[in-house]
Amino acid sequence: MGKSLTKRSQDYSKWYNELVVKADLAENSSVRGCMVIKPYGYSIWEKMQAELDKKFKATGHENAYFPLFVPKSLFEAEEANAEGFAKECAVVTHYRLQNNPDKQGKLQVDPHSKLEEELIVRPTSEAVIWHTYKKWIESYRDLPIKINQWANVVRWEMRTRLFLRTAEFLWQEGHTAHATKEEAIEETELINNVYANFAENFMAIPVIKGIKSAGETFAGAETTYCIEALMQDGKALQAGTSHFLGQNFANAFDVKFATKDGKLEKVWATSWGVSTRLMGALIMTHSDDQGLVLPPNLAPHQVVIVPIYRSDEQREQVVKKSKELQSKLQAADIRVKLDDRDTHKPGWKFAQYELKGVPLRIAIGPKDLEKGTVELARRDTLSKEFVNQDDIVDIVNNKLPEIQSKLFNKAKTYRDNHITKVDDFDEFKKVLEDKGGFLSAHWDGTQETEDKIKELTKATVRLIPFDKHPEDGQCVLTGKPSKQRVLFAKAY
RNA sequence: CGGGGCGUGGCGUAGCCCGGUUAUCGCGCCUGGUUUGGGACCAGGAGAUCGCAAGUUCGAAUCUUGCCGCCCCGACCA
Repeated sequence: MGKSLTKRSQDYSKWYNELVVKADLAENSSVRGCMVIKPYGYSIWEKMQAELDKKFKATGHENAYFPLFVPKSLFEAEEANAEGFAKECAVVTHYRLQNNPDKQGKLQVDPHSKLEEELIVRPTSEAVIWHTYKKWIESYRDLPIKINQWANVVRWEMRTRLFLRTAEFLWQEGHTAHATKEEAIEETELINNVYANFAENFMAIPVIKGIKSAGETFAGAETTYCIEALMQDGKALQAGTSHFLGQNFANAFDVKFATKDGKLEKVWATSWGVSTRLMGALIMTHSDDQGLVLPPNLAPHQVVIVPIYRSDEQREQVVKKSKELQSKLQAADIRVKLDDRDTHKPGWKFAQYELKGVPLRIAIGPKDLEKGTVELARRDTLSKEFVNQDDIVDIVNNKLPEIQSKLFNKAKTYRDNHITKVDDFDEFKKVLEDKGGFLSAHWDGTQETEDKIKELTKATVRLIPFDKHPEDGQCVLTGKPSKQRVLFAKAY
């Protein structure tokens, strides 16, 4: 990760515009705070979907789909949840347009088409889903329900940021119903682990698991489990959340079930989600000044073949060989693209695929045909070597996992080097300012202290990690007793 | 919603303060030729209601007012 990038990334939107837009991933649409996901970007999302879907199904979940519109009366049923989202809702109030009598060819809202009850464009689907679950749940035999949906949601944020906080985003949201508290907590933890596993092993993004402070807990949840990642500029990013909802939604929507011994009990719930924000995390974790760097597991194309030639005759031979190599690699389940377009030169293609982050590039020209070699270049290290054509499948098969783990290790080293233990508030401020990253510090556990620290430093409690051994200490701000260190950081 | 900045071919921009022929330059695009192992070169060409609307003026990209949009900072948030 180049120095210039890190410096520049203080202005992150610029980083995005340069890298992401240039990298052909997405561009701002004219819709406020929304993004167009271009085909290349979408194919990355599809890879993520496929992998997550596999993991969800392997843990007993099914996909379903619920409506986009939430009648206001349903939306407001769970008060904490409704209040938490109230300030960022798009609301449908009318259902028809008409010609504007004052302006030829222009339309206006038909005032007679006002809806009796407003519809909220879902910012999340708990309300609709729990309204539905009530009808599905009568007995313990109906439980558990473990459903996931792939959907778009709308949150009318005051300020948007490409990928990290768009007004509309794509995500998956899981909603489960359980007979016991233990089972629901188990589910919440299971998903938290699924997310961590996915981020680390598939996206090569190291994350820390933990739970949120009360102030950062999801509106309507008892406990929010999260995975938290660190970006190259030293700011933290919430990468996925899994909520234990307790019986809050069962209360709000009156969802009860008959137990084996004939009693009536309220259902326990969870919800969890990850979004296209993860693509932002991907970019901000691995990219460098040449553009995107994609982990092989995720890359739409793991290998690109660029033929090099002068004459038509050479072209024919080189492309023929390229196609042979392509077939061989495809037969070994490697995602490979052959770019034999005659409309762009090799140098242009090299730069282009670096921008797109393709992990491996094979260049093959007349000299290689003579020697039986190809030039193999790595995106992560930008190094090149000549290898034997006959060995190409084995070599690629070795390199891809090597690149995958190298990317993860590089990011993890960076992350680990940016977790700093601090016990003094002046030091807290200094480290936050000079170095950034996570600050491991004692906290007295109160909302007031968290707010105060945020006010003074802009850092918040990112999470209370699981893997910390309890350790007695004193709150970094108030000096009050504390049982455990928590991680603070400036966050997106 | 407050504070600051900005809207000019597909992209990035000059011109605006101090109004005056045909709106500048680079990238990209098209045609022809030479090229092709790291973003080619030469020649020619196409492409802009200067964010929208109203006003001032003989004349507006330039001045005035209103509106819209974008970016940054803050409050809010995944």
